[in-house]
Amino acid sequence: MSDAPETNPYAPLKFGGFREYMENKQLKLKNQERDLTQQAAEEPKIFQGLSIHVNGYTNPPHAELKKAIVQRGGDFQHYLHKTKVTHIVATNLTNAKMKEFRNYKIVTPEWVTESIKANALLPWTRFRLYNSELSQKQLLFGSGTLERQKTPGKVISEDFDTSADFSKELRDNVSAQKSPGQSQLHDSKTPLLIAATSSTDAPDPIAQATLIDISTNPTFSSVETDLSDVSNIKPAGPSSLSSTAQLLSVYTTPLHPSDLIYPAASLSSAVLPTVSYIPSGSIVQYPTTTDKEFSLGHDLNRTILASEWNRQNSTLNPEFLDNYYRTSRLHYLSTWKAELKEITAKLQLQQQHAKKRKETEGSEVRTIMHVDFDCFFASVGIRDRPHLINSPVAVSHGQGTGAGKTSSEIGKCLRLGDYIDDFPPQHHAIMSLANSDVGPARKLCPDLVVIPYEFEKYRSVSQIFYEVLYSYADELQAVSVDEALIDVSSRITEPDCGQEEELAAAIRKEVQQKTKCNASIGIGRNILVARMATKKAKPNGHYYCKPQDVAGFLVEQEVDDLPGGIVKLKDLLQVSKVELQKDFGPKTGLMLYNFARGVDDRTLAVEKPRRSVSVEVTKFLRDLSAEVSKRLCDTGRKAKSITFKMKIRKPDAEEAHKHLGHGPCDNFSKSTVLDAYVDNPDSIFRECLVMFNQLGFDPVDVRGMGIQMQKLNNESEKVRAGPSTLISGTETKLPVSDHELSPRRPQARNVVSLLLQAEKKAKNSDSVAPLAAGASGSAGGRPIMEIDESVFTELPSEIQREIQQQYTVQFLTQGKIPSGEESMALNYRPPEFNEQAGIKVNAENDSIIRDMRAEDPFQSVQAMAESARNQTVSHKLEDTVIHAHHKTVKASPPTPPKRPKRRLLQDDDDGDDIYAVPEPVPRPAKDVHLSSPSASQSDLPPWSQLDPTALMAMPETMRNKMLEAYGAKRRGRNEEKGDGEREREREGTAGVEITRKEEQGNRGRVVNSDMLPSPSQVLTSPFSKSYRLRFARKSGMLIRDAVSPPEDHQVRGKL
DNA sequence: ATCCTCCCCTAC
DNA sequence: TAAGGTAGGGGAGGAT
Repeated sequence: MSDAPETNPYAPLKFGGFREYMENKQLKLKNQERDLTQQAAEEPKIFQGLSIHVNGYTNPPHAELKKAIVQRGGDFQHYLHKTKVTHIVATNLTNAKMKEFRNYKIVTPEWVTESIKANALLPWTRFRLYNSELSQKQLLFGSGTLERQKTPGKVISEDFDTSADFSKELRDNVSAQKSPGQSQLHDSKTPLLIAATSSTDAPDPIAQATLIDISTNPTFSSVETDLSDVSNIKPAGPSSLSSTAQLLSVYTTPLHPSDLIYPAASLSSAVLPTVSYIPSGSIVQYPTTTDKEFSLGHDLNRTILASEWNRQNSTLNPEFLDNYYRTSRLHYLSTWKAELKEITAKLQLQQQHAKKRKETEGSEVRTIMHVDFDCFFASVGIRDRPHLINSPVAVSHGQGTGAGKTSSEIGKCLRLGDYIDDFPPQHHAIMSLANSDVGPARKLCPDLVVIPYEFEKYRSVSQIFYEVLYSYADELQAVSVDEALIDVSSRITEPDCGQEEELAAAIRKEVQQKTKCNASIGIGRNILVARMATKKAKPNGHYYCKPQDVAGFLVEQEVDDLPGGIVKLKDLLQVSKVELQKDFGPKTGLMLYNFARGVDDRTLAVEKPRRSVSVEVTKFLRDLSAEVSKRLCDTGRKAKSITFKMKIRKPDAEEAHKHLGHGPCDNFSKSTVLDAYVDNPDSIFRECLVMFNQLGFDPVDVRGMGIQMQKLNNESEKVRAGPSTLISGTETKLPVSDHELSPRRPQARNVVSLLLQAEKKAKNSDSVAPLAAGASGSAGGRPIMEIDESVFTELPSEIQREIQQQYTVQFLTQGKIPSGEESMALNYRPPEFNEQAGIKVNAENDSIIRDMRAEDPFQSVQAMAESARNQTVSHKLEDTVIHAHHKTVKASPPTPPKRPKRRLLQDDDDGDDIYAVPEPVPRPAKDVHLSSPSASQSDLPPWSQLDPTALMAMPETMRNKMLEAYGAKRRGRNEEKGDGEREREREGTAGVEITRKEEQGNRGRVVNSDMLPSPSQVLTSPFSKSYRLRFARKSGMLIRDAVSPPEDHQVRGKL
């Protein structure tokens, strides 16, 4: 681990020396390997003599396999040296690769992990990846190997090392260490520095030293539970099922392993199932293999699913969400922050005695420190890679050393991680590339070293960091995993005489000693100043901005990013408070006014109880429901407000070929207030499904969905129940726990009915009955699909057949009430449901729509969407309608002068708060047919655009329908022509709504009142971009850019 | 006035 | 293969 290996491959390279670069890279890699080997001299050399190449994404990750292999004598080949390589380790291989590697010994990672466990080289044939189609099936479905898809190999996982079980360790230490006043770190040996490259060291320090009692921390409980999965190092076995998977299994008919959709047969030719998530009660059926002419749906699905990657990353894979989150840095950021806040809240509670803030505090001089690691992720990475100490480092997914990847490929798919912009000045070149692709960054900076995220390490370091801070702080406010605000007023007895700096130095030193990472500290009399000072303190320094310096310091702060010019803060001083408040709103205006003067009387946040729990992924409803539910349960709360959000591809957005990118999107959301607290996924899912349908977008355009739960139930209850509840997080994790709501309800399927009964009795009790009674039929194991015969017969025969395979089809006549779960899931709605109010609405619907259209375009859009959706009721196949919704929405008339009046929508509603579903509105089917969109959005996206995951999120009928439509489009067939009015409308107004929003994404955004900066940002970064934009615009201070009309509505109208 | 709902927007 | 997640503040506008 010396930082000067003999060959000096670490010396910076000149531009263009690609070959040299590659050679050096190889050298570096070999050096790393040597290091690894030395660290593990005692490991049995079971892979001696083998030359192993790891291809593609694996679990455990590439890096860990490498470490394991190298440490055990294996030769690790980063590139596929056709002559050298003896074994290829892979979890998935595309067809092409399968062919290409045909002559190698292709094994799953279990070969490595199991061999390690066995301490002997196991025969590779036992771990053959895809033997033949037959054996593949066995492999996939056979005992034990099914679990291969899960998280085997955790044995050697560094990132998820079992000892990283933060919460458990903490809890174990809780009782022993209650005094928060003292750092308890000393007894831990903090072996972080050197040892960290060995696979199991990192978490140690944390384990030993904690003064934080998290025993009552729900988040931790959940974490613990999650990790416990991971810590189950058995590579296979039911117990390794992820909690998410378990959750899901409740709602997804638990599939028999043999039903699991990992497409059995060969990658290319298997006929793949069309369904991923099956409404409960239904059964997965494979289309008959003999059928040569696939339906369009199958056709498309098959194509999509032919990609191994797609399969892995769709809901087909029960572990999808887990995997996703496991590697999402943003998710970690959120999670950590929540954890830290919870902890802080606890501490704040229990410390009232121990370290009380001076009661006189109000009048006293405060000293606030803002402590922030320098490029945290990178620092941690470098810490354990001392040879990189002088290299530019980017943190990113994928090692950047990717097997066989050219740098351009890397550039396409990898992004620089966080914090690169904190990198030392000599690497400013890359700074500008922060958050851009690695490829370009590499070009600019050939010696750029890309290291992977190491989330567990960050967490460990953060833990220590917080402990140190806490030992100094009167109060602490968690900002993020690598950043915190501390109030150290009580330690400053003589202000402005150097104590502040001394203290900061001491803190930084201790942080550095214990974490081996540098932190910088900004000091000020208030939060604002402290935060601003931090910038100046970096890197690896501290800076106290004394009161007398504040003015001068702030005044010169630059505000960049302003289109057309640079504005300094002093400009802000010229604007009156009244003006600011007029332009920005009372609070924000005042804040800006004060901030510009360095005035900030905020105290460190007393952590308030969490007010919401949400999930947002660029995918799926059902998973999301389960996930929020889980989190809700984990935090021991229920909620009665659900907001459902959708990201919809902008009409003219190009296809995001970044596979999971969502490209330019418009956001839509809708919320529903329930009458009772809810936490079970089923309820959540249903509510969201309703909203999903109400929003009525074309599934093809869906790029993301999110669910947020608000109006959480009582905190105090939870706090009181504290320890026990939280410790037993595992129990509360159980997805179905609305019991208080309706304790008698045993079946998930009845949730809705019971909810209705429980909640609606006062209002619409009559309407409840039919629904409640509508116990879904499932005949012979298959759910009943009630469908209008004419609709059914119009379907392509393939789809008909598929439906028949999956459902017991019952034909309906118009107006007949569909019932049961399938109906619900598909948002069918029995007319009776809203009988009274509904009828009225139905009758008036058209005129209402017209009226609203006149008033408020957006509203009318929604109303139209509603009406379109309601067609479902008459046509029993809501999928048909989805497209129409889409059209309708797109057809929104010119920018609304006001925000959408959602209330009105609800008023139009039957007043049914539970579902907030508008009345069924009979409309002729033709209105809602899939008319091909015009110009900008006309054609359905290329296949690649279809996000298979979003696709899978659809109820299968919807999906099929969509696929059908899609196929139809592809064939160049044309729309069924929409009715003239609608068409006209759409064209006349197309994109207005979108335009409005587009502005936000573009530079014109300033003018939109929606762009009003969220004052929340002021709290932390008062002069961030939108503020600046907005401010500049409003106060006429835009320097270069000519300012458009100051009036919001004017501007908006213009837009 | 003061609340609430529905967004939007931000930081990390 | 990548991993654009989330909690919270507040403006706008309506309800009370």
